[in-house]
Amino acid sequence: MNIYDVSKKANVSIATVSRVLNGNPNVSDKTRAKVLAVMEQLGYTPNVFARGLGLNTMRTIGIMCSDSSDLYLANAIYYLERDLRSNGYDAILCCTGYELETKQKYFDLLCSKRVDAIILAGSKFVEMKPRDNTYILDAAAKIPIMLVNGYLEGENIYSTVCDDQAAVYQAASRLIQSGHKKLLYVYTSTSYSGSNKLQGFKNALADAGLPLLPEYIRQCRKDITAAKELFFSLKKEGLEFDAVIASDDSLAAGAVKYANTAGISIPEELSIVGYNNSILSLCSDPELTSIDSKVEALCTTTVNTLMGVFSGGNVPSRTTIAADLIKRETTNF
Amino acid sequence: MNIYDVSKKANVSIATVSRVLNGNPNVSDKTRAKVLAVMEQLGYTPNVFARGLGLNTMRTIGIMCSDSSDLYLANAIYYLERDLRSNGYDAILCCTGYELETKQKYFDLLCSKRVDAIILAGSKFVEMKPRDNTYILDAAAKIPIMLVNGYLEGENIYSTVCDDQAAVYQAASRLIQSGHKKLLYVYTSTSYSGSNKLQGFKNALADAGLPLLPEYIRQCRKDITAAKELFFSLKKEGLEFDAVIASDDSLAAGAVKYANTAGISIPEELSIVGYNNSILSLCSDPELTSIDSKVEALCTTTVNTLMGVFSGGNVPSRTTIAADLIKRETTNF
DNA sequence: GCAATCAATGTAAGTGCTTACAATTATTCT
DNA sequence: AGAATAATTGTAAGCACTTACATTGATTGC
Repeated sequence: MNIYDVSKKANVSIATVSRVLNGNPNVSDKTRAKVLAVMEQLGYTPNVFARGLGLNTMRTIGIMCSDSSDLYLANAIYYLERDLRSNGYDAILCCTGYELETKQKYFDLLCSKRVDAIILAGSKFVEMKPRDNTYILDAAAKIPIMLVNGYLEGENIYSTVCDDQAAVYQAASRLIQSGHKKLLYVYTSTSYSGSNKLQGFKNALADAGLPLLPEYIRQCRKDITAAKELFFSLKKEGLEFDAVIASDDSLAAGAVKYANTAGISIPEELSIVGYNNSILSLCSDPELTSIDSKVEALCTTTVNTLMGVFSGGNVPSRTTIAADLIKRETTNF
Repeated sequence: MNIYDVSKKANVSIATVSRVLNGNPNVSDKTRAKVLAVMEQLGYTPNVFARGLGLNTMRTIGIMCSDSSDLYLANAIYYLERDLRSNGYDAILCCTGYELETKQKYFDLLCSKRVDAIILAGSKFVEMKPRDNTYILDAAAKIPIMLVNGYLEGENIYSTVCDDQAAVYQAASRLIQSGHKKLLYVYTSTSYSGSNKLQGFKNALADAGLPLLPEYIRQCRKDITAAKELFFSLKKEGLEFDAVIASDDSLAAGAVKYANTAGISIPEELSIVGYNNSILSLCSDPELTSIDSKVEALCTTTVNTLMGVFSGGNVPSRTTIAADLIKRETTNF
């Protein structure tokens, strides 16, 4: 069953069938209707390979993420796929893990699959050393590269980022305004968004005239139990803190567990602000005040931008979206 | 840059180049090395479209799930993609939502994309009414259909399921053995695995000679807060229960929150068993005893089975994997 | 009424690969 | 050495589509 069968049955040439297939306007309404009817009758589906060969596109976008089971990324994937599909594109998923080498390998793989663009979901793709990003720049020479919550400068590279810095600044400022003096900042990684968040924290302290003490900035892996233990050990080493801002809800959830088992009341004795407004913020008890990083808006904007790129429009290479501070039970502002 | 460029530069025919590309053994080591060297030198990548046209396969598998941001499915997607990729296959993701019509539409779409198989992740794809599954059976006439944690009988349809019934049976029996008399079962949906879980619960009660009271079997949507409220309202209507078995961790997490705020001690006064061993079981305080439904094993088996189907092996149409009962703080057995 | 224009359709040459079959070269056997 | 056989390699015909260009037929202007 191919285009010849249709053309024969409809008494037209294959070119006409192809035109109908591609919505070419140079077909009379009568023949178009006839061809469509035959296609329907025969249950004809065009062969995507032959089509791809001719058009050199498969209407498929590669989505790369480090780990689709991460709460944040799982959401991003959902929204990206949804919005791509509503624009008539498929999504090939590629979970790369965290090794630079693997990322590069999968990048090549997606390129060789002739995807029409690659979306990098999450801030884990832009490396510190510029030369480690050359593989992205190289790919951008062929197809558009879209960063969701990451930023890289370059031709044919487009970023949509959340204003993490402003969000953390706001959260920290509010905590300071409501009387907190010893803010502890815990973070998981130093990616693009990670360093922005930290900068927001530092700026808030500076603007409020509070000292910036290195022991109040701590790293911890993204793990509730590990975070809980970290807080206990900080307590043990005598560090006093009346508020915690975490770069991820899992760390904030650890803080809640720490306070609950240590008999510290939330938010009276300890205020906690999480990040990402994930399911963990609702599972924690009390529920976490958390910064919503607007995944859906980020993804929708990314896809819209990409469609703009495809249609040759003049498109901003960077879009910033404001985060939302979701007030729940772990703060009293 | 195509196969002709390579053949010219290597002084061989395109057929030989193609043979090298496809690992055909009928090429002398010398020419193989020469061709590979030229490919490397030219940075040649075969065109997947042309390849697909000839081979009629793209080495791509469609993964369908209702919602990739669901904790369980996010994990499944991760493992499926990983294992497919390690077998040289790409994964096209398709989040269908819960409408039957949408599922059918996306099914057709994936088929028309000429994927080599479709994996249905999660038990939401097999409908109650057999005629609503005909679209799956139709697709199975063309390509293998793999069900992860769902079961449907049919030619070219393969299922990998978790023994949910045995798992719930075991959990309920242990609770009964350790002195519980009033077990409450809460569930979210009546899918294939949903009804198996419930059956396990019923069997455990029956085998222990406990009465099966309908008010002890309740439905609730997959939402921590909704679950918490459900327990409060049950309490209010006077229902007494000393143990809760939930078909999902989110419901169990709701039970924990209920008990914490109602001042009911866990597990002394109330034991709780969750399902899926998700991040919620670690976020809850106390941590949830939960049934691990072995997503990774399920996914790996599914992919292995699929590879078996591709290689024409004789493959079981149904594989069952045992669940694990992970003991944590919400039970004392 | 006839040339000029335009719309609709058809022809045929790609697109880059696979593979059956033919041709060539190398190896073995007598 | 020469025939028979085996191992390589090449030729050419698909695969199912797109599209530039050619052709046909209809419409318009004068």
